[in-house]
Amino acid sequence: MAESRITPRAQDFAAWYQDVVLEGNMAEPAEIVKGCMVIKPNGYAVWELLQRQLDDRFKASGHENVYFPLLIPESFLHKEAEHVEGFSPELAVVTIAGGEKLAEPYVLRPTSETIIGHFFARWIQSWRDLPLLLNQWANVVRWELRTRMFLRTTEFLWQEGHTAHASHEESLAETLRILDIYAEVAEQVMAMPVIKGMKTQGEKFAGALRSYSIEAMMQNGLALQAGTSHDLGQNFGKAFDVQFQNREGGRDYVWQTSWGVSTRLIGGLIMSHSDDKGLVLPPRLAPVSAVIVPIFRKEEEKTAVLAASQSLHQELTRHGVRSKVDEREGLTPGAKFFHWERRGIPLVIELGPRDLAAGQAVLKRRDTGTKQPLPLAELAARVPAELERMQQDLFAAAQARLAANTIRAASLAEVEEILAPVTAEKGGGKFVLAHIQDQAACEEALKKFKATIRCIPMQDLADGPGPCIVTGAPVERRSVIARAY
RNA sequence: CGGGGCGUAGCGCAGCCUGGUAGCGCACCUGCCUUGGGCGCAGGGGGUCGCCGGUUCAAAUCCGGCCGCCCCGACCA
Repeated sequence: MAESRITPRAQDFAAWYQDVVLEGNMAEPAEIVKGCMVIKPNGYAVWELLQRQLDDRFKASGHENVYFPLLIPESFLHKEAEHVEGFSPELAVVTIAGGEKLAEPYVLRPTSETIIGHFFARWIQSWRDLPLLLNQWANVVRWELRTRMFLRTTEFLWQEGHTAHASHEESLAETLRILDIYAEVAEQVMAMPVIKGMKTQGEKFAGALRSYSIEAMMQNGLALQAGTSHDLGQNFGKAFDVQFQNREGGRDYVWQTSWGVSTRLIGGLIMSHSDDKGLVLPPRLAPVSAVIVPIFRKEEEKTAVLAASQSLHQELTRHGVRSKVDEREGLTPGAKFFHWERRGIPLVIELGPRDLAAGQAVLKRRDTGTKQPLPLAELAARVPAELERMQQDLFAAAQARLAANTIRAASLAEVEEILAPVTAEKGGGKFVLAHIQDQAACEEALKKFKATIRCIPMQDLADGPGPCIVTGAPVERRSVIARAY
């Protein structure tokens, strides 16, 4: 169990991130499979908690889970022109199976709009079949040129929602309803503040009418697209001939949506809260939220302390706290503190002879490092509130950082001034709010400082209309411009 | 996919230039001792030197190819 040093953020943010992922027992590179990772127990446990939060909300809003094949006939991708153009470069294709060359190759799904479109066409006949609200938890494969654990890997886990509706009004409402769910989970569960917005035409999903996203700011100021929700219009309906008979007796193509969040969220979680000592997990996503470290010297102390630790553990369990006792032999308490610290455990409870004598235990918070002695009799009952406070504090801290690093700009020169001098790797990235048109030429103008329009916020974050910093044409509200992962 | 760096014990590295029986620290195992922020002492185990090929009496070391990881860029959740 070698635990090595963690590179400080200020020295090398990318190295820090990788150290935290590794030392936090979250994941490691698959090494023998290019661009892939092994998600380790701590990382997968976080994913399961996140999955559950999302899945409960999907179910509550009327969605049902399904599962479609991993393999998709290559021709399916070609049915929607923009879609194939967008995904072709990153497809992995199966050409040989069972020792025979396939008549038609299969692609490993990069996303499932096409194969789902095919089945929607079979399942949907009438307006009474709508809306059709489906979701699947799956793995997808995209042959990425550059990978980073959780943020971008060749294979990743996600959920993809696919819905079909009778009108554009309904599909748009669904798209935005999901965007709200994503934002709620990001902010309330992950403690990661996000900006909800519309993607530009240049940044939207290949094949969509409009894409919407939640954008988060990492500690180095880079933007992370944390979730997307697409209003597909009738594009896939037409490509896959998904028609239904409407109330008036006429035939119509369905209006579809698709939306997804992935294991990338875990990368965002890590880069939102962790520090130079390692991983920091918000309580709601911590697989274990309190670890009890027993401290003892003599045999009779050991017996008493372990007994007290176990009963505290049971008490915590009764109060709904995911806790455990670190009973490992041969490790000093100090070694255990460091161990759990780098794994991001929200609370460590120190319990030794001195505490027992005083009828207390010492509670230590992972984020602030503050220690607080609490009477044993009431400790377990107070832990949930302490966890909740930490959850809120993490969110507030992230929110403050987002606010402090969001700056308005009135011209391209000002955008450059804000973004150019500081390299994002050194932690100086910013969100720039500026009026800019949703046009290829405008996005092109941002390229030289490696920035993009992250989104056009759903709610005006500043001061209403103004002239485009590239063309001078009037623009309704400021967009978020930033460098992104 | 282009540029750069790296690949030697579980981890971090030295050795490579100048070919000649593979080393160090941590971790691990055993025993004793210790335990309120990474205990100590003693003994011990562990290696196809990323892979394939070439040169050579002899390759971790020289040459060629390939693979993987990291960083930067272009493409992307």
